[in-house]
Amino acid sequence: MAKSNNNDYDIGLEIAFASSAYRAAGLKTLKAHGQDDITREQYGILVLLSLGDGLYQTQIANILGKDRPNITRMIDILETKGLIRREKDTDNRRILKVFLTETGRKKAEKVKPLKERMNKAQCKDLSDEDIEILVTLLRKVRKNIAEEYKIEI
Amino acid sequence: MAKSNNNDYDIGLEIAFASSAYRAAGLKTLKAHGQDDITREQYGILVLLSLGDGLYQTQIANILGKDRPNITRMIDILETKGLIRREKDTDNRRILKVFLTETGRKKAEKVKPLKERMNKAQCKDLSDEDIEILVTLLRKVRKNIAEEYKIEI
DNA sequence: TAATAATTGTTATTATGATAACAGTTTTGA
DNA sequence: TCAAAACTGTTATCATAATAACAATTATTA
Repeated sequence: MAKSNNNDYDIGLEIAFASSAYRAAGLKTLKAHGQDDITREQYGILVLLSLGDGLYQTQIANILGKDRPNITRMIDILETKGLIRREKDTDNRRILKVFLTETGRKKAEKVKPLKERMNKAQCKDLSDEDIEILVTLLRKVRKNIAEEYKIEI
Repeated sequence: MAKSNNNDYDIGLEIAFASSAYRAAGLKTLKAHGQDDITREQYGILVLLSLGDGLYQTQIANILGKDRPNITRMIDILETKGLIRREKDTDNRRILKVFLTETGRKKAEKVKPLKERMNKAQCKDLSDEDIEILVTLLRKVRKNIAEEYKIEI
């Protein structure tokens, strides 16, 4: 039963399912380690800031692929929780730079090994070559979609 | 600059980005074709029903990988819009079977070519073999995550 | 220089995602 | 048989996703 053509697969659906499972695992492992006082998305911001502090909100939005209104709200929550702080830029008064507090930095450090374990588990029976191929193909389909539909990536 | 190990890539992130681009393209093409009076997720339900009518809500939830409360809410909206109807099962009074109305069926038919075009665009420079490999690897990482974190898939 | 456009962050609204708790119904098992 | 467990759908709550509109500020350019 040879495959006649590409239409036998819905690649978008395959990617969505893989993404969904990864997401569910992230939620579960955060909860399992008592780290669900903040959410997966909020951790994304903390981890990003732990790599490079002092970003402004639009930069965070672009890097994480989220809208500015959502970043505003999440930063609000994180600020309320004392994990980040905003600081006005002196040169450009439109800009608010975002920094981790010490509490926030510790929080980010806690979640990193959980994420590393997830990555390892996900690739456990894949060779380095498999991984190279998977990443290459994922980036290709992403580029194709982005070009065809003029999506910013 | 040879790669030392798997840790050079964040596969979860690669998948999430690909998924996000596909999602954004879906939203954009629905809007471009004047089909944004209902959402991408709501279309998912219509298309599923167009393949096999009379599913009950838990089945829809399982197939689409969504929670039952969300399905309840979306079915409410689709019912209000006259695109689906609920029907009580005579054998098991807990069950509500869901059917497309004629309007709903037409709506589902409209979106199908848009989705097919997206799939074609996404794979435009991939060989049939590439696609086979991509699907195989995606299913592997999904299975790995699901097993390690005991996620239902 | 002054009008115009673009940028940054905010507020508001609708829909979806995840979770907990619930009522009604059916199945299971002592 | 009958009490306990499981199933189906619902309601409620909080967080995120997507979009539109807005004020304040900065950059552009006529």
